[in-house]
Amino acid sequence: MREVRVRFAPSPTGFLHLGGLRTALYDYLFARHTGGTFILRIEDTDRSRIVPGAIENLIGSLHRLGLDIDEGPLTGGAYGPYVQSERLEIYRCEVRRLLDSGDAYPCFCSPDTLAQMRSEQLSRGEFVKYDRRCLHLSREEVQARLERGEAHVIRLKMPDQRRFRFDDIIRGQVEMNTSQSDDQVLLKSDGFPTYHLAAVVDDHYMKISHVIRGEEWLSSTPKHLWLYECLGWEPPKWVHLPLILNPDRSKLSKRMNDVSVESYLEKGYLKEALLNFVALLGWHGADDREIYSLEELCREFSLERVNKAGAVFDLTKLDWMNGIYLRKLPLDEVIRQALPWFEKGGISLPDPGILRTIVTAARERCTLLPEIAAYSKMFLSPAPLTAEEAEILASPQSQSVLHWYVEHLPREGILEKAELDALVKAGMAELGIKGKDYYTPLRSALLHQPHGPDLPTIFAILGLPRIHELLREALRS
RNA sequence: GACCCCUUCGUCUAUCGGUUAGGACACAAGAUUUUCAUUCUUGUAAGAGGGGUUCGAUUCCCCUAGGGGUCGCCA
Repeated sequence: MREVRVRFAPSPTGFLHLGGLRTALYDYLFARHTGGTFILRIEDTDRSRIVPGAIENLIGSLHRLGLDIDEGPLTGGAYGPYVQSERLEIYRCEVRRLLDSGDAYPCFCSPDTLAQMRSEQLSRGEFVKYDRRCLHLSREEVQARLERGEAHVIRLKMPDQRRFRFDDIIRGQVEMNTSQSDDQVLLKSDGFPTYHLAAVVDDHYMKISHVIRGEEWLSSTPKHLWLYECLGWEPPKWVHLPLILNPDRSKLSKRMNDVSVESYLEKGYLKEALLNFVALLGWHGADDREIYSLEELCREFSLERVNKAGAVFDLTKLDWMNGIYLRKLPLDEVIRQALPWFEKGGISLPDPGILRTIVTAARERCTLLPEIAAYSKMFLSPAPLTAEEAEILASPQSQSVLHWYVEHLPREGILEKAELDALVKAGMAELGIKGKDYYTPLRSALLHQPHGPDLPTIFAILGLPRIHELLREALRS
């Protein structure tokens, strides 16, 4: 097999979305698994849809997720440029060849003419395709109109009645006949190529070995195959990925889902979880494992194990997986990724040791990064007591527990866990109160809420002076 | 409408002719726990339908049905 070279080829029309991420990830994994090259190519041939800053954004997202690009617009490489709008000469040159061989022809039909033709075909219940009226123009007329500078496009002349057969690594052998194939526009009237021309030309010159793309491209593969044939090139291996679906099984769309990768990161999903989850949307290893690091995915990924059927994007499982990673990742890494949410929440950070203790407790109970910051709040700036909480604290039983602690708890210093345990037990025995009745008042006084971590953790976080402060407050109220 | 792709628990999936059809999420029940959570155990739940091929089909073939994709001077 020739050297593996794969490209992720988004158009700069917005943010990286989940479908794009999955394609990019499979490209990346396949390249890394085989020791091949991962290329980024920007397909900006539709000037009307270009979004300023989208290229930088796309690259930024891939970088944030750790999908390192081997060749691309910013990275460079031996087969550049990697932005299609900078390759116009190359496309025009190939179009010249197609024109010369008679495999392509100029078409002077205006968009209005075409629209009218389509609606007529539609109303007659016919198959909608270009009727080739410009193919039959005389050579002299074509020449004259060209010289007059008349607006035109270049169309690929598809063969009538021809069966295309190709192997797809995921789907096996696929057969299509071209009797329905339209004479695809290759070069638009503004001189820019369409996707079909640009992709084929670039894939050839960039020596792409495997075209990995979404299933929506499957039905235009015969056009691409024909183009390879006309140009005298050897086509790459085809890999059409199953679609990612909305809950109603239609193609994933922003109408029904949040599809932007950036927005998941902003919601506080960990990149590790996002990557792991997206990898499993259509691929599964040979065993029952579900949790994979990027390195492990690189090691185990194979295109042969990619599924054929589309996969519904299930947020519930992503949430579960994010929780797993919150607990699994090194503590410092979780803290690093959680830090921005402390800032956003206006929560001032305690000293690093305390922060570690807080996050250790928080990660057990949270799903998303911002929840960690929210959870920390009860230690750092507790909410005011609710009426309900106040009522619990006001009961004689609660008051006696709090009193006992004010009297028996050292004012400062650090309590060893064993000392604290002994103290807690002593209080329980002396007061004759245990279980919920004993712990709840303490938690309410110290955290202003009934739920939270165990007492030793709370004590370690708050420290004795602060605890005394809170206890006295609770006694007063 | 035409062409093409797809079809195992609600969801993501394993199975490459012989399994009590396995795992994960979710859900339910229970255990652990001072609370919340974590963790653990258990349970509910699937081969679209019909024909073949075969000693034997979830697995191979055909048909039907359902779902999806594509049919732009968008990618």
